[in-house]
Amino acid sequence: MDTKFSSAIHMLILISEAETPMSSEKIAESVGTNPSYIRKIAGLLKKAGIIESSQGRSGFALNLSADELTLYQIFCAVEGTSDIHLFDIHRNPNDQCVVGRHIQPTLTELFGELEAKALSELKQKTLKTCMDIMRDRINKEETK
Amino acid sequence: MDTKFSSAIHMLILISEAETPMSSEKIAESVGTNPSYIRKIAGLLKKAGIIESSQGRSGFALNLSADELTLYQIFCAVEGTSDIHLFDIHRNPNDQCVVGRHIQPTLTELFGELEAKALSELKQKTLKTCMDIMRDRINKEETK
DNA sequence: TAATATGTACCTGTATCAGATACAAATACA
DNA sequence: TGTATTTGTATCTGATACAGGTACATATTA
Repeated sequence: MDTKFSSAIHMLILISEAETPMSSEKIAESVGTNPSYIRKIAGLLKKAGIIESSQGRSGFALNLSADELTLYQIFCAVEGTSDIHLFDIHRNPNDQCVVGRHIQPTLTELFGELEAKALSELKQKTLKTCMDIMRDRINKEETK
Repeated sequence: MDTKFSSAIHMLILISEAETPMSSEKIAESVGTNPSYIRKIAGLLKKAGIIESSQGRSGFALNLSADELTLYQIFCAVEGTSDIHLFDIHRNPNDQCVVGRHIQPTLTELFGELEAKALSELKQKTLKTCMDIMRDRINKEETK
């Protein structure tokens, strides 16, 4: 199970909302994991130019505003690929068989269409989209 | 890595195209796996009413025509769920924190929209869609 | 009755991922 | 200047998921 993407979104919301610097330890506490894991994800986000930080100095800073940062960028940063890979394809089909020889490219093409659509959805949604949904939920909770 | 879905599609194409009964052993040879695994998938497809078979009698038969059988049905049969589950969500966010308390439902809602679209795509594509793509590729290969 | 095939249970090997520890490098602050 | 703090990074471990594989009961065919 790969939860880097959801952890990264959680982390970025914290960074974006917090007024005082959030250390990897405080972030880990909210995400429910350990500081090392947070720093691992931070490294990926930093490499992609999404956040800024420096050794010894507490906290992380967003390089983009929340409505400029797409979920697509976050996804690519933490997964290290621009492929969503919706479904895995079995690895050893038999080349001696017509179906076996063509199944991989056929499914790659077919699944690729779906994946492209999912990617374009991710490009249209931003960190702000996410924060807005959350804010609505928080408001609903409060008015109960 | 879960390749039951792609293996199932491969298997169903073989069953659909073959003129003589395909045993689990022959199917396994083309898919590149072992007969037991094929029979495991066959069991799931059978339980979903997609194929028919009987103990001792060689081969499997489709209960629907290739253009009636959607990829959605195949997916649900082998995965045992109608959730596509595009992205995993981290498990232990901290309830004491506002963000931690709302991150899971927020992401479930957000990802759910993407997943619903992917599902509706799968509902529109059938086994025949898949076979058509493959046939095109085979034709191209032959005219080279 | 023998051979063959499906149905199913069970164990194993491998890959992946988060959890965790450790420590170097840089900064902040007294 | 020196100590505490924090990021950055490597490495190991534990848990989990999945396909590979064996075994055998059950049903059919000839």
